Amino acid sequence: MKNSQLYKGSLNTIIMKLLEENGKMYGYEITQKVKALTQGELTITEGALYPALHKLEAEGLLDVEIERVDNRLRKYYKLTEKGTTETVNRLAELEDFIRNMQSLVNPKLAI
Amino acid sequence: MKNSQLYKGSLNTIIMKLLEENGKMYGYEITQKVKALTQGELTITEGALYPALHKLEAEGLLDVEIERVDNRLRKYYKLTEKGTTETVNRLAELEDFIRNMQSLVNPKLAI
DNA sequence: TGTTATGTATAAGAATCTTATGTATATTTG
DNA sequence: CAAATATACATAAGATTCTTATACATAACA
Repeated sequence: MKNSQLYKGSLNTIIMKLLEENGKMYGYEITQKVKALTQGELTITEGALYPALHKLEAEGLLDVEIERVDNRLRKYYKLTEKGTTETVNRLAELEDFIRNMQSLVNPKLAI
Repeated sequence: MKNSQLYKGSLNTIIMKLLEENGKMYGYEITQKVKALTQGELTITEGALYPALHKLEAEGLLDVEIERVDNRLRKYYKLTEKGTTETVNRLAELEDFIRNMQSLVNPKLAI
């Protein structure tokens, strides 16, 4: 197991933030982008990614748009309006989370 | 639901760090300490805490010592030698995790 | 021609958590 | 004084999220 348990629960936030930043992305692209941005430290598996994308879509946070490129299927996802709003909340939660974790593991440096 | 999904997977690290810092603690004390350190933002539920403590003990990372105070039971937990070593690893993982998340959500500020 | 890269998908099981419930004593409050 | 709250532990059912394995298909590369 390459990734620590700490990443549990953070996948949705990662996906939404990347979509907010890049407009639209497809699944495979997300896995590559995450790998690149973390210098290979974080690997998103398909078994985690695709169900997560489907769920976000079902919740109305993502829209999907199918394209065929080089005779291969791509499903581009982008944030809906609701998704964009929710992304702001998730990122605020992430900041709170990081701040709280720092309060716990390094009380002296915490804000 | 008060806590976001982001905390999933971080409970073990929190417990171990608190024990490293405070020598020995009992379950209820941990819940109160976490609440205090995070200004009430993070609440550890018993349903999560006690199974986690039992598992860490079963893995040989914690030792337990029962005391009776005011005619009430307390189970004090402390890190074993193995647990102390593992805590160093977990905290390093936490730092990596936070750094990676910052690379993802704020590439410009990341190290 | 076989392996790797690209691209999506699901199913079984593991791990972690929430919610609800149970037991018991001490303290505070109305 | 009685009721509510605080202290203290515990587990069981179910939800959620993930890992691992497998499946299918095309393109590129060696």
